[in-house]
Amino acid sequence: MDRQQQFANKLKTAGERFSSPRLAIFVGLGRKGPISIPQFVAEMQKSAIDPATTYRNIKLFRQLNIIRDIGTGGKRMIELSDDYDSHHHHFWCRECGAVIDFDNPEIEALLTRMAQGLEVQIMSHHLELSGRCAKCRD
Amino acid sequence: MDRQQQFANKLKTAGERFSSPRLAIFVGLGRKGPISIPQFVAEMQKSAIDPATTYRNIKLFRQLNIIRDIGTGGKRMIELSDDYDSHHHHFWCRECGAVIDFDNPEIEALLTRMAQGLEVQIMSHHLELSGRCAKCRD
DNA sequence: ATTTGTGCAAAAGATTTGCACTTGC
DNA sequence: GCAAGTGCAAATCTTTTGCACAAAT
Repeated sequence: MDRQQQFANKLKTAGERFSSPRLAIFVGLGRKGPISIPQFVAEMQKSAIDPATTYRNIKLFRQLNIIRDIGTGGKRMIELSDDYDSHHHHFWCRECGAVIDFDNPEIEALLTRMAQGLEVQIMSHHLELSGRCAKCRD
Repeated sequence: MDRQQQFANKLKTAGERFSSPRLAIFVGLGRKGPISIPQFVAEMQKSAIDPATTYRNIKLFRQLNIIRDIGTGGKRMIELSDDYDSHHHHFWCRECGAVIDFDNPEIEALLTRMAQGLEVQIMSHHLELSGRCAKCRD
């Protein structure tokens, strides 16, 4: 099932309406990777989507788990959740601010194993590394 | 070396001054665990510390790696960094919002091992889990 | 037809800045 | 004494809200 279809279904299932601003916001998120909220709001405004609408839908999408928040380096960012993008983690460079996506099967395996037999039920995980990227390392 | 001494040294080494608002902010952070910035600003204001001062020092402390930001559940929060508090990760309950600290030696071992031989230099890591806590799980 | 979503404008909240004064070194 | 930090007030930026209209089911 393609992403947009999946998105449309999610809204329907949740009893929410499908609208063209909502689609535009969803598509915009897919294009942008991690982006700060104000930046994204400005971006959407270029496509004639009102800030109020963007804010309202960011909140809705968060509830529906369509997006997730990441906190890379003191900056709050949003991106599509694992349901709409491949699962990954983030490395962030303290010098230049670059953000690098990564994934590692060993980590996934360990976390899956760890999740067994816990009192809490784990629904998602996100690992954030920081340091210096290859370039800034010297 | 006790925490406050370590804090004082850090400021000195960085060529920054030690002042009583700075100490109060540092101590306040230690008392509060993860807290949102506006909440913390309000908290400090009760101790007669101006919002501008609190904001300026949050920024400074972030640069000096005295605090770190965590993004628990779409809420930006701050807490003392590992240098001033024991290293730990976070689980956050999507239902009730509770935040639980945890640590796991296997994860640490894996990450340490993984950090060897990467092109990037890893300076810190933070794992954030979310799901449902024991109570909300039913 | 009814209910929900959107845009606009205004309000509220969070954060930053300029400047005179105080404090740390 | 000099440079850096603080408080206050104002400015700016971000986010939320009320309401009339438009769009979705």
